[in-house]
Amino acid sequence: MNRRLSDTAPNLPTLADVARVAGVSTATVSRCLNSPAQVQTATRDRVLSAVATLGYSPNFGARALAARRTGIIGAIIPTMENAIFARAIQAFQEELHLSGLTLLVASSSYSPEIEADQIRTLVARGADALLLIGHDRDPGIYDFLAQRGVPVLIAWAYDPTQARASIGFDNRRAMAGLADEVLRLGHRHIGMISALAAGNDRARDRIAGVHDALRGHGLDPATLHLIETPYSIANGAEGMAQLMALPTPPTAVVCGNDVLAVGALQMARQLGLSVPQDVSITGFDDIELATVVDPALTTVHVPHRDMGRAAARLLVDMVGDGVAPTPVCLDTNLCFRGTLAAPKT
Amino acid sequence: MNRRLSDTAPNLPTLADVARVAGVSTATVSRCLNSPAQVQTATRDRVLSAVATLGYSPNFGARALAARRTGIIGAIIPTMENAIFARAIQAFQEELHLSGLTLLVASSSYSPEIEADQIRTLVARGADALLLIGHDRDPGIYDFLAQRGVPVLIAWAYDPTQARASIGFDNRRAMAGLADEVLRLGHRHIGMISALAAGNDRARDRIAGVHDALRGHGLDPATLHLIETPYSIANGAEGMAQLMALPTPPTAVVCGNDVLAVGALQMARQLGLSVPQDVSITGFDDIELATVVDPALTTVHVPHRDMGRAAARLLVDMVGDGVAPTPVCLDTNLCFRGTLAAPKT
DNA sequence: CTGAAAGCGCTAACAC
DNA sequence: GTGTTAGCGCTTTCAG
Repeated sequence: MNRRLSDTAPNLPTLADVARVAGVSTATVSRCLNSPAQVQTATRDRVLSAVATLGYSPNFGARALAARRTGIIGAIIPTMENAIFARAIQAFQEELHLSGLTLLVASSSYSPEIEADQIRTLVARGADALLLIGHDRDPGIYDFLAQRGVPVLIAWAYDPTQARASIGFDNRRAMAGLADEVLRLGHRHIGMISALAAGNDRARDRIAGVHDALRGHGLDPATLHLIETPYSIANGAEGMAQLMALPTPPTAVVCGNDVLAVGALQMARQLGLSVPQDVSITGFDDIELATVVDPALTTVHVPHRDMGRAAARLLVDMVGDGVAPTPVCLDTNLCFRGTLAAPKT
Repeated sequence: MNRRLSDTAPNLPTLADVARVAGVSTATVSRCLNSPAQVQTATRDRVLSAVATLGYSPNFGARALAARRTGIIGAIIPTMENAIFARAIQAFQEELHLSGLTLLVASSSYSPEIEADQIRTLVARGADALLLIGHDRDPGIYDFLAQRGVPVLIAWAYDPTQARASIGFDNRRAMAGLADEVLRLGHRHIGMISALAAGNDRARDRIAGVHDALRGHGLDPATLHLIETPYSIANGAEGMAQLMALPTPPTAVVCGNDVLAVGALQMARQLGLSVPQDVSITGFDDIELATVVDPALTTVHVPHRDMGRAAARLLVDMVGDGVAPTPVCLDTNLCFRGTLAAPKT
């Protein structure tokens, strides 16, 4: 029993209608809406009451066409399905809202092709600027964006060698700091479960960080037993199973992120290993999950909310004055919780 | 050391440019882009190569203005910060993408005022249709949407008494089913930790479900010790602490969702209570969190992905033919895991 | 401070 | 199958 939603296209009031009712020109109505200060109070009141009585609200397409901007900021994140990005994006959106901008989010499922497609879609949907995660992508994409005059801000990565507006943290240094603690406790057989490194500079930097720490302790980075796997709890568990099946299993497993670490933790439990007595496990990100598991995860805290908020402010400036800010680097810090201890002797 | 992003506004090619280069009219170019089948292959190739050489892509505002639609579908969810909505929204977006539509998401932080504001924003941003969670909101909002001719689909709730397009599940029956199992095991002192019921029909329905089950077992619904609290792990823990401090603490705590249940679980552990020996705990939603905790949560599985996908298909039809579908009810099912057992005798 | 009017770039009748 | 053309509703000079 379906019914028509509307029998006729709704005939909404236009600027001209408001102008007629208020007895002014359309230009004046437009000004009342966009820069009220330029209009005399009396006139403005008349116009605003006309707006109210007619239930007028501006047509988006017309406004976008004439003003040559939409007030829409696009963001493409690898996935919406976990808290890592959700938190930052939520803060990003709240902050954009304060400046009257709207967020248009898409997710790439960690696929460069899908991401490229989404970028084109967002630009086609009128995004005034874009937030992207990490620097790593086909240069053609940056050319495209530059040609279309769409400002881009890169988040989640700090890399001063990339001459692009960015806000993030030093993935490599942060992970090196954590791995250093692991080594300092006496671990010598280290395993690592990382997200897929291809097209993911954050993952690569975190791996490089572990290598750095190994070198710092006079160990050969090649001894790191590295497993790369897609992003999910199940994959973390799978990776852990592989590591533990090694002839000499690692005494500590450093994970590229908390989700993989939680999977590893689950597998350890399933294998009858106690953490951290039998094996230590560390994460990265410090999402809610990290404190929900038992024992709670030792991990690297990333200021997601701050990054989201700051990203919004940078982007607002970029669309405003067309100026590219210098790269911003946020601090991370280590969270020592229950999953890391010295190896059994 | 800031630099200009662009020295001049980019002067992008227009339809007319493409038409000139290809030696056809703008109408033909438009057709090539929108309904290629209507154009002869030879002409089309010529046009498409002109598009490619010029690097043309359509102006969003102009298109929206002329076509009177944007291809943008808005969705407002209570929060992006947890998996409940993220999963469904991800599926929703993927499915919309197949129809060439783009998702514009906003979140209301469970606040009716923010939601109303977001609805206006999304409509102002040109959303062709809206996905909203639950029926419960100021009728003025529905009037506004009807006046603007914006179709709405309600998700997460099935309520045939509401004459609105919707897709969801029977929150009340599902929760009654779970509570019935709890009672069947012999529990007689039941506590409940629910999300705030004001403006949240899903929460109210779940409470009603517990009441139903109580009645079904000849018990007075008034004996249910109910705690309402905002949505977070910490709040779940807090609620649990309150329940356990009661003169006769409940032997089973039914939670309105998995997030609250995980908080309750955490608090139980902290209070030195073992679950389910000392107290049983149940959740609702079956998000990833539910299987990560130990013991894993007994909960109600909701087909989030299916709901998201199906919602997208319904909405595509609604914007396509302007027809309102009849309400759709999806099945939920109980997941018995480790947190529910008979009470100690 | 306000008005007139010229587009903005595209779509969709309609005509051929 | 393709071209002509009239808007779509707003913003923004430019005059006054």
